[in-house]
This record gives sequence, structure tokens and C-alpha cells, in this order.
Amino acid sequence: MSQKIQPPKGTRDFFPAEMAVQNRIFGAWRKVCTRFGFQEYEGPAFEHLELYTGKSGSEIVGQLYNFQDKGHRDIALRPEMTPTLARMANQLGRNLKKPARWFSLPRLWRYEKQQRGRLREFFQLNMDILGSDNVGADAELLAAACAICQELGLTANDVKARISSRRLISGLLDELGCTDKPSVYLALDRRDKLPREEFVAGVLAAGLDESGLAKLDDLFTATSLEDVDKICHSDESKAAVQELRDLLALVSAHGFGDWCLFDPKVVRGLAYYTGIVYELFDAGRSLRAIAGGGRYDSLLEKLGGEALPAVGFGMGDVVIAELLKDKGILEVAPDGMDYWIVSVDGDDLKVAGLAASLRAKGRTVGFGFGGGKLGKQMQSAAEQHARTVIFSGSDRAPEGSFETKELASGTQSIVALGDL
RNA sequence: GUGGCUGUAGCUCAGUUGGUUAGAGCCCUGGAUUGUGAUUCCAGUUGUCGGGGGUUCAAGUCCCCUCAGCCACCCCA
Repeated sequence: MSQKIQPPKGTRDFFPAEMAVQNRIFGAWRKVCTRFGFQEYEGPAFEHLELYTGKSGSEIVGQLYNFQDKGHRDIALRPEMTPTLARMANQLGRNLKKPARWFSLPRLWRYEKQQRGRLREFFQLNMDILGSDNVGADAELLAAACAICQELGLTANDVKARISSRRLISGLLDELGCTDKPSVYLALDRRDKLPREEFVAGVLAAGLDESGLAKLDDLFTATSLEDVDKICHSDESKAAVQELRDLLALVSAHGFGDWCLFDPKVVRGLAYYTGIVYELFDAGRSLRAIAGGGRYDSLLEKLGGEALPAVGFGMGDVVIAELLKDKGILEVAPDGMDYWIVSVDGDDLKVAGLAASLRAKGRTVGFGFGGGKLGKQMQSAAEQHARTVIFSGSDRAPEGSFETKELASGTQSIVALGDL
């Protein structure tokens, strides 16, 4: 047993049963993306290491599968799709029709310790809109993320999109005299995990005073935009509040109002978000985030292209599959075939010829090789989930007709070849 | 990368304070059934007890290392 070579840590084998599940998730992703008018793109599975260190710094290398190729180039398996997207968009330059609605279903690799909902190799739907600074683009993506969950059989009772705004927090921090916003974002992102003293110390070190700290706490315990409006006074924050109101109205118009709620605790650790941010969670909050995204208006410029406003989100296949499993809606009925041919007289040529003529008509057809006992052949038909068995070489059917059996009902009949 | 828990047949698991030849169900194979499956009955195969080392007269059981899985931290693009 231990002699057998196991799959590498954090990877999965997809046997037909697992592959059917995977295809169901992929199917929902493609279906909804297409329904929303998005176009699919793909890039290389590996990129120059620089593409990732440029954006995230060299500490990211610890989380990457990277190596030197035979030409001594530093290469990394892609850990995310956005840098590739940015690179491709930059390549098109002014030829990029804006706004571009693009999606991709990349396989990604991250050198991390695996646990529930997090593996070293996984798939992640990426939906992005490039070239629009309109809040309608944010709403469109949020609606799409919810629509995917709906397509997979989930409801507003199962999934909640928690929405906030970097711009809102940024405006308040300016108002409070903050001198180091990135470290406050990090502290806020971990506010409920950090010991209170540590959180307070971090915030005070970033230039806020006691009253500023109290305001931050007020913001984080706010449950409505009305509360927030009373706390924040800067033009930037007021504009951000209005933007959130517009977003929620739009998402309601999209039909997903009850899937969404304002949650000032959503900050997202990532530095590059500039506007609205959101994360989708299972209602019980027992799993990791199902999806997360937001607006990143300065990222493409930072990666060497022209300034281009952008919004996007990512949804991994692992957490959503865990949730579907928990809900008991993960299993998919195996794809059966239309016909299974059972040979009565053992004439393989006859069977192959019959299969060919039915397949030419688009029927799905299977049969056992080399005939064998009828009972065994029938059992194979049942195992393959065939709907109908055709008996080939039966002397009970006239020339040009076949004896058939519906496996579900057990009823047998004589059917002309043209009617199969 | 840090810490905790777990590892027995293809799968799910039992295995007493260390004690002879390690068990059950499912699955699988064959038969009852030489022209009919998913029901039933009968028979049969299943293992370096994750791997390596140690303690002991004796280790699935105790100790150390290692590998793998789960959980929490870190991180979360």
C-alpha cells in the first residue's frame, strides 16, 4: 500500500464520479458567465516569477511553486489569474474594447499547507470587467457571483454576500489623521482575531488618537449605512456611502437583494483594492470564503500598463464543493447512455454495425466486447446506466427489427431499426 | 512554516490491562440461473496493521523518527 505512489500533497484525483461533480461546477460557471455576456480567455499555466513578485513583493515566493527552467529563467506556476489578465490586457493596449467582460477557469497552484477548503492545486473562476469605473460593473459581478450559487442549487438562506468599501474606510482614516493606511487595513482585517491591546496599539501607531479609535469601533459595529453616514463626515466617505447605496439598489434590481448585506468588517487583506469589496460566505460561516472580489482601479497601471479601472472576483472550486456537499446537493446522477447492445448470438460484427448506425444518428451506444453470458451482459448494461437494452441476433425479432428492454420498467418490445 | 489529533482489507470500521493463526459489513469473483440486470441464497479472495527504528519472552497495542490526512495558527492573491 505504501509502495504505491500517492498523488502529491494537496492535489486531487478526479475519478469519473468526482469529475461529474467538477463538470457540474464548471458547467454552472460557464453557463452563468455566458448568460452575463462574458467571454472566456486563457493564459499559460506558468509565468515569469517577476510577474508575481512585482505585484506582491518577494515574500510571495514562499507561497509559489517556482523553478528555474533549462534556459535559467525564473518561472512560477500561476498562483492567481489577475496578473496574467493584466499582462494580456496591457498587450492589447488601445485595441482593448472597453469595457471588456472576461472570464477564465484557470487551474492554479499555491505552495501552502492544505486544510479543508484549501488545496495546493485547485480551480478558480475569475470574472473581471476592465475599463469601467461605473458602480454598475461592481453590481454586475456581484449579481453574477450570486447567480452562480443559485445555478448550483443554493439560495439566499445558504449564502450571503458581505459588502463593504475600501473607499469608505480610506475616507474615514484620512479624516482621522491616519498616516499608515495599509497597516490599519491589515489590523482591521484581523480585528476580531487580534488581542484587543494589539489592535489598539497598531491603530494608535498609525497616527490615530483615542477618539479616532472610538470612531473606527463605531464603524465596525455599524449595521446599516445610515449609522455609517452619521459616523463619517469627509466628502470621500459620504461619496462611498452613496456608492454602496447605489450598489445595493442595483443588486436588488438584478434580483439578488436578499443575498447581499452591508458588513463593515469586510476589509480584505489585499493592498490593491480601491473601492467596493465583498466576500461570499456560507450562512453558517463554517467554511472559508466562497468567493471574494472588488474594485482594483490602480493595479493594471502598477503592473506596467495604462491606467484602467477594473473590477473582478474569484471563486474557487474547493469551498463551493464543500458547501454543496454539506447541503447534500453535490451528487450528480451519472450520465447514462441511450442503448446497450446485448449480443445473443455472439456475432461481434453485427453488434459493431448496429452500434455504428445508431451512433451516426447521435445516439449514445455501448456494448461489451466478446459477448458472454446474457446475465453478465445485462448486468453491464445496468452498471453503465443504459436506458434501453437492444438484443442483437435474437431470433424473436423479424429481419430489420430488434427486441428491446427498458431497464427501468423491465418492459420488452419489438422495435424497427428506424425507430431506435 | 508552528502546534494538536488521527492512520487496521478496495471502502466504512471493530480489535479488552501488550499474549497464539487480526475480524465484521459493503464491494469484488464464482455458482444457484447455457435467452434477461438492479431482489434473494450459497461459496470464495481479500492485509508487510502507513513506513522505519526501539523497548519486551511477546507489539496492531508502549516509545522515537518519518510519511500522509484532519483541525487551529500563519497566509489568504
